[in-house]
Amino acid sequence: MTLNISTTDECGISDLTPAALKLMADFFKVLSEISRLQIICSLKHGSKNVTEIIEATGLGQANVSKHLKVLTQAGIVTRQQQGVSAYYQIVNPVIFELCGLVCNSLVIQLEQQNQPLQELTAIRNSFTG
Amino acid sequence: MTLNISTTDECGISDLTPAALKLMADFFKVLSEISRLQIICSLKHGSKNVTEIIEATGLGQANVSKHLKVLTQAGIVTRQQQGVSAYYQIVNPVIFELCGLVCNSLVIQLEQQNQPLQELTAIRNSFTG
DNA sequence: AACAACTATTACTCTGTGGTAATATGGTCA
DNA sequence: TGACCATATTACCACAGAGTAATAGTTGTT
Repeated sequence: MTLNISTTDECGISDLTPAALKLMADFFKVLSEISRLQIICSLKHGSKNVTEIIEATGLGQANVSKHLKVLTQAGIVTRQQQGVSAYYQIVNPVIFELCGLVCNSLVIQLEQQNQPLQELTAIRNSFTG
Repeated sequence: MTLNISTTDECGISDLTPAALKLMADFFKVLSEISRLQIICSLKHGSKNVTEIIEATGLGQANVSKHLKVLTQAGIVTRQQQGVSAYYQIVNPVIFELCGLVCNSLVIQLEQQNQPLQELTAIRNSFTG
């Protein structure tokens, strides 16, 4: 996928209200927990019900349920009831591009520090293919 | 700027160690605070010293100093001493692409909910031009 | 209806961290 | 050296949120 993003900018920080910045910060906050990233990754290949997510991540049931509520309220996943199960799926795959972008930055950053990065290269590949 | 990011994926969540996920989560955590986003925005057009950042953001001195330490340790900004002042600048402008990407997602999301988004459109413009 | 399976909620503890006042450090100039 | 400015650090409080056990609610089955 190709993204066209310019870096030119006519507006200043003074144009940005605290409310608008809070929306951005809150979004990043949702992605700032390992458990939620695990859940997001587990939904990379399609929807899963809660039990499947629990198995894929190894997290506790109540914990997963709480994180799924956060992800749902953030508009990152949607919930669909099917019989006795609740299936969750990623709303906008752009979330994976985001993670890939971050992984790229981290890989470059660690390369410049001559640090081992096998793990991070693996995670980047898992996001960006 | 053009980014080429594929969404194909051969790896699974099982390939991602907790340590690798923690790197990602920690990076997002740095961006999950309004104050730090304010500081990042204030450095959009070039380097600033601490006093200038304080004026631009309206934050307290000790607070700014603490956030700058976090941003520096995260590799997002660098510090350069000039006389009695310390000048900070963004290391990798890709951070603004990241913010722009998030803003786009949030704008689309709010549009689908028919919510007012003037503020967010403004913030998006400030990141993506 | 009674039971079983799945998911959500509640109540609680504990850790992490943002903001701030006070203080320390370091560079500059008279 | 001493005074002054800019920045960093420390100690503290307050609050948010992650994890968990227990419980409640909901759907399907016999």
